[in-house]
Amino acid sequence: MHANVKQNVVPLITPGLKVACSQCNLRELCLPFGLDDVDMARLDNLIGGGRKLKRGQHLYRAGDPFESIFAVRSGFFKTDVLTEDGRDQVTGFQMAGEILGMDGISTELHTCNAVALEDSEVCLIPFTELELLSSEIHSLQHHLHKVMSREIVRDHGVMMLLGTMRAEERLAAFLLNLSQRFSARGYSHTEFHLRMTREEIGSYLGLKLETVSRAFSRFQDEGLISVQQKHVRIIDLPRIKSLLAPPDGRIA
Amino acid sequence: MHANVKQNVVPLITPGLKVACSQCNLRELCLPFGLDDVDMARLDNLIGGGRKLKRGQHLYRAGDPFESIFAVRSGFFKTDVLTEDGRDQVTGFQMAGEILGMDGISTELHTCNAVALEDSEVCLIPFTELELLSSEIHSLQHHLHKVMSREIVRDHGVMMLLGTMRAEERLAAFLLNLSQRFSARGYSHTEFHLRMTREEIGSYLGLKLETVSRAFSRFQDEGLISVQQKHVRIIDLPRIKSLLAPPDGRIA
DNA sequence: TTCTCGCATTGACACAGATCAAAGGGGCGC
DNA sequence: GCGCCCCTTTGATCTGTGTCAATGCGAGAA
Repeated sequence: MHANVKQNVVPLITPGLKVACSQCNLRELCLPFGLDDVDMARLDNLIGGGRKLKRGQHLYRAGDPFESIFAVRSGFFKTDVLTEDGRDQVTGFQMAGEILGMDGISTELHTCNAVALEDSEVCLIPFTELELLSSEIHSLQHHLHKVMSREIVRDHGVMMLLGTMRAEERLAAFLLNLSQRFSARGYSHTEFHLRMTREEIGSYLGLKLETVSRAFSRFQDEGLISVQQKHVRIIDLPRIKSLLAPPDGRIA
Repeated sequence: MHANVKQNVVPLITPGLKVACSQCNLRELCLPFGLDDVDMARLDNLIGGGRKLKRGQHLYRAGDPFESIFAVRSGFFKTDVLTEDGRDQVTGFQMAGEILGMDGISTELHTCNAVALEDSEVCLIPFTELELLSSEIHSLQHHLHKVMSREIVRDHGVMMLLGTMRAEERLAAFLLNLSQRFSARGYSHTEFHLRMTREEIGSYLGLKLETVSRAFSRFQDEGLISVQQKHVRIIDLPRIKSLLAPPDGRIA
């Protein structure tokens, strides 16, 4: 919180950190997806470098001028929006291979905050240059559109969650989502470390932290998970999935 | 390319309906924004035609193959997602000049339903061809990205609404949003006809229809609006705006 | 190591909004 | 133009989650 940052606005770029897309084990999840070697080299060429962030550090803040999007190389982020009247809504959690910052394209200003929840590294992708290159490489252009579209679809899922689900359903959906994403990155899908606090989970799920905590405890009591602070182990995945069916079992 | 299968899911295109972008009074709101005459003619050229929909008709359904995005020429739409377990969430209401269908880019399938809430007309914009053209016209490419980004930002706003606001705040935000959008289209910002039911408003706002109805009544009792069925007149806009500040008046 | 502060857990109670129920009223199809 | 049915309104009650409060645990700092 009281980070003794020398410059807290200007991104500190670490050119030495740069890793070629072609050497990156995330390339199948990230922007280079589907590019051949030649085109990947061209993408490599425009990536401005990397940036390391300590836990708690902001990658960008609402109001910052938009210049780049970011690919998470390692670590874990949250994005949140806050209104002038003090409301705070976590809009997402991002892990390796996911893209951050697309909210800034529309107004040339970032509209949310992105904060590292653990020590993290990102790749900077200057957006103007990305547009230029994507007009030359059709598969890159199309993949960029898919990434943006996926973000829209993801947001619709969150709206569904916030609009229609009860507290335990929300938490179940959240855990299943994390499980699936960790799994896609080669980590265990039954055991993982939460990088965010109960309050941040609550903000994301539209619940108060106490409600989140109670739901965790209830899940543990029922033998669905074992949870100790931020460590979670999924015990009964099928039954967690079944929580997402409505209580009366009605079908569409 | 034209493996034309005739079944009832195929959009019925009405070529005669086509209106040139350059002649369209929505061009400043819509995709052609910022294009010069020559480029606008090229965009005109790819727009496949128009389609008319009757009230209640689907423009597309979840699962339909994605081929085009749509620009609303006239009328009013809702989009909604429904899960196999019967949940239904309205994700947005779209009016003239707004773009529909970008959810389908990521999987090549539409992920939500789009329904006309009154007799409406749309322009079909074949997406593959739009990508091709946008790689040649930089301002078109950039504007498309802005439109997609704006959708992401809008969704964040809805997440904020669903995650942090109380019923009357949600309705106030909804009315202000409609007011602003009608106003941007040259209609009165204080008097308009709601095209959707209380249930659809409720689904969008994460509330039950009775709660929406009660909130309307309360607003009327307090002299903020006058409402009779679907007709709404904004009486005290400043006080409606002030509802969006939190009750305790705390500041960030 | 020990201290400390932020984070998490748990309980008691309050309340906003959901649910259940009933009665018009108006728009749309015929 | 008429009639039906869906939409809307309003009331009474229930309940899930918020709020307030107190205690406890553990990670990180010195």
